[in-house]
Amino acid sequence: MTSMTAVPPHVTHPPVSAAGASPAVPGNSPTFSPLYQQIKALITQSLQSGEWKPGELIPSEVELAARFKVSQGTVRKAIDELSAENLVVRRQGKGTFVATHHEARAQFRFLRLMPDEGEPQPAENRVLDVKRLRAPAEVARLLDLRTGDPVIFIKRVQSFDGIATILDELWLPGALFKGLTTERLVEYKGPMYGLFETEFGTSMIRATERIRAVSADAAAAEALGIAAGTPLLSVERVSYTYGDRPVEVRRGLYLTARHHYENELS
Amino acid sequence: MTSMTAVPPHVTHPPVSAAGASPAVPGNSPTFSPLYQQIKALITQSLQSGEWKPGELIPSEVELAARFKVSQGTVRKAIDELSAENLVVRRQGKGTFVATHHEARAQFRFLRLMPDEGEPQPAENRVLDVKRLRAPAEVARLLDLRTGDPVIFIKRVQSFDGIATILDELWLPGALFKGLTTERLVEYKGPMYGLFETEFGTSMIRATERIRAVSADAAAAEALGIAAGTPLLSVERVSYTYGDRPVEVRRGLYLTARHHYENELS
DNA sequence: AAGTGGTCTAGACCACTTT
DNA sequence: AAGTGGTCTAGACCACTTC
Repeated sequence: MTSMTAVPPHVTHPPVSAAGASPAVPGNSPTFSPLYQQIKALITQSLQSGEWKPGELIPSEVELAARFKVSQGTVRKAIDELSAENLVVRRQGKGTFVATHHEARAQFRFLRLMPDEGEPQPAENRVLDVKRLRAPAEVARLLDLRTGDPVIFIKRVQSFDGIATILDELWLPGALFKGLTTERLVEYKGPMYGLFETEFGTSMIRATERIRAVSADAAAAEALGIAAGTPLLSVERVSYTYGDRPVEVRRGLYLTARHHYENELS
Repeated sequence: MTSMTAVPPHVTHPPVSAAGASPAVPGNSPTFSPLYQQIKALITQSLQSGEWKPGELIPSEVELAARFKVSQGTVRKAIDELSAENLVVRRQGKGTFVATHHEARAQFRFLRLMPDEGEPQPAENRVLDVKRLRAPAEVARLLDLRTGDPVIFIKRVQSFDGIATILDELWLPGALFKGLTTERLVEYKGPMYGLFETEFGTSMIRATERIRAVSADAAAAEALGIAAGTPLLSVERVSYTYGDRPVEVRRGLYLTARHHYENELS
């Protein structure tokens, strides 16, 4: 985002001032970015500001082209990238929609634990604990907060086919999830990220995970109903919303007796 | 790939027979595929056949457009997808190159184990065993062979900073890796996939991994110099070459005391 | 200066969905 | 029939690399 604001730097047909406000020398132009990237940033801003909410239809390519005074092809390329990053979903003949976690399709985007046999089953959740506390140093660092800032802590067990399989501990920035209560969490059906999205206006866009093998300690063994010492997958996740702002730290312990973590490399 | 062979189904300006050989009804046209997908398939064939080898420059977009009698934009879209799938690498001003495993850039594409502290280090390899044997049922199934078909078995340990960290077992189809000897494997510097690529003409394109937590048995403990029962990451990989043909089964045991498996979700 | 990929435009038609 | 995204074309200029 450099030159462009109202009048974008048109190039060919309309022989407007072209490169416009940039400081003459093209080779040295600092932080030049192509038009479609600027359009992409503008659309992302509208997503972030809530102008178009998850699940809603965004304006058509023709409309956006008119609004930004660029060609449809340029808008198209911007939306192509947003679609590749799963921020929006295109549907031929219908339009482009803001991505949402309220879909069967989106359920397994962030949960890579698959059953060794048979189809993925919906998880049964049991919330063990919800409390407010002050961020430990490590959590604060990951969430870009200060040590001691208020955070919400959640502990829960997820079961598949009645077998306790995942023990999760979550930390959320207190400022973003003010009204979050145990009741709300327990009564809510569907994926937790759906609740975060509709109740708190926070959309999880991407995440990074660090995976290790660990031994179940006494507490984990009890929560999952297994022997202490059983090998477990430790999955540390940091989730990000628009603008790469971290908004969730999660540590999961996965029992991989009947399940495995599945990953595609390419 | 349906209608098109010599004369592609041009659409606009040259008012040739358009949809051509397809069976009249457009809505029902069986397995229609867009032009750029057909071009992409043709380019992939040339990659697979070895017309352009890993690391080499492929013809320019203009040349390919002329060869296939389509516009440059159509070739561009085909190459865009091949680039997104890491089959080729574009370099502005230079051209488009066939992807190769002989690059620093490509080293960590298939190895997601990262040090907890500091920068990724190159691995030191120690080959423990190389032998020819008959494919066990499970390996045969994964490699799309028959049980008992000849396979090559490799066992090795990888160390980082002098610390044994990965115990690998590999199975390769014997038919594809005929001349593979212990000596060749030991003396070869650089990534194994580089050797497979240049010596045996087999390029690894993508892979799937299944990850579990396990306890080190006596053999693994000895090979890695750790206590039996230590939790290890079990990583089962199946690698594929062009046309989604499986060409490697690998089972790695990762020590995650000072390293972690890193994954991006989006 | 010439060649390559990268961006941008304008306009056409196709496939799909809804009215 | 009208609107949406999807494909295809043709031509222009830009940024980068090499000669």
